[in-house]
Amino acid sequence: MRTTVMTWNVNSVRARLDRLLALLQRHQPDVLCLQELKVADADFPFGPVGELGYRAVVYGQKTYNGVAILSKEEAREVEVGLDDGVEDPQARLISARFPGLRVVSVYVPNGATVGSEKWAYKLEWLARLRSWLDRRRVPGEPLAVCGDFNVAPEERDVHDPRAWEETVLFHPQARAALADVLAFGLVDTYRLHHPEGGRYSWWDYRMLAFPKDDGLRIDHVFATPPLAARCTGAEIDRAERKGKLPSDHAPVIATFDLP
DNA sequence: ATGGTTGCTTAGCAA
Repeated sequence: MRTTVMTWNVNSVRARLDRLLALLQRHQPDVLCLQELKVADADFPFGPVGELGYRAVVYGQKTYNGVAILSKEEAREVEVGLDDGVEDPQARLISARFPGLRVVSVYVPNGATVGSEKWAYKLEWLARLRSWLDRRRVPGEPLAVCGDFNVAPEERDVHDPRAWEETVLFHPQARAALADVLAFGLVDTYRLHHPEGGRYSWWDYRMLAFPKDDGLRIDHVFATPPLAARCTGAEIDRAERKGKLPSDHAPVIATFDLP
């Protein structure tokens, strides 16, 4: 059974509603993970999304953060947050089970500037995500961990590695923290099908970054080995970044042939 | 070049 899993940082689901609905109609993904909703649960556009045949489970937050999973099939066994006893009001993780696989939508903290309090929170959050995986999941199950990780894995995923490694998106410590998450047993599905570099999922709104293609690949669909073995393709919908008032992120799609 | 743009909320923060 062909199953498509997509992830997109919408940068406000209300500001991007028309684009979200067009995206669902264009790709008709089985599962769509969203990040940066910037709305409380009650303000999520359940109605318009429902008219297109999609259900949604939402872990919202007013103004900042907020994650969701949209799907054609009903989401089961929904979990939200890292549930590790840490006092943390930021809505950054939601997980649900679907036929054939479990899906996680994550919004990893940006980290602002290297050395800041937000930077420390980013590195801690990635360590807490690894701990959550160790406690709640096993690498032998079909699992997709999708979202805006705010980290590019390798030099080929960055337009100008020497410049960007000074920043929170490609700093060696951020890359090491991401590598530790992947060491749980996760495969980069996009890389499986795209050994070439120069493919990005995020470009800053400023400095003409998109026209100059000064971007980074920081949005990912990671899969455990049994699921990655069934990944038949992966793409970035770069066209979604074009036109009037786009998100600063492009959607990433992975296709699986499930038993 | 500490710039530039967008969104939420209305002056300033976050990305």
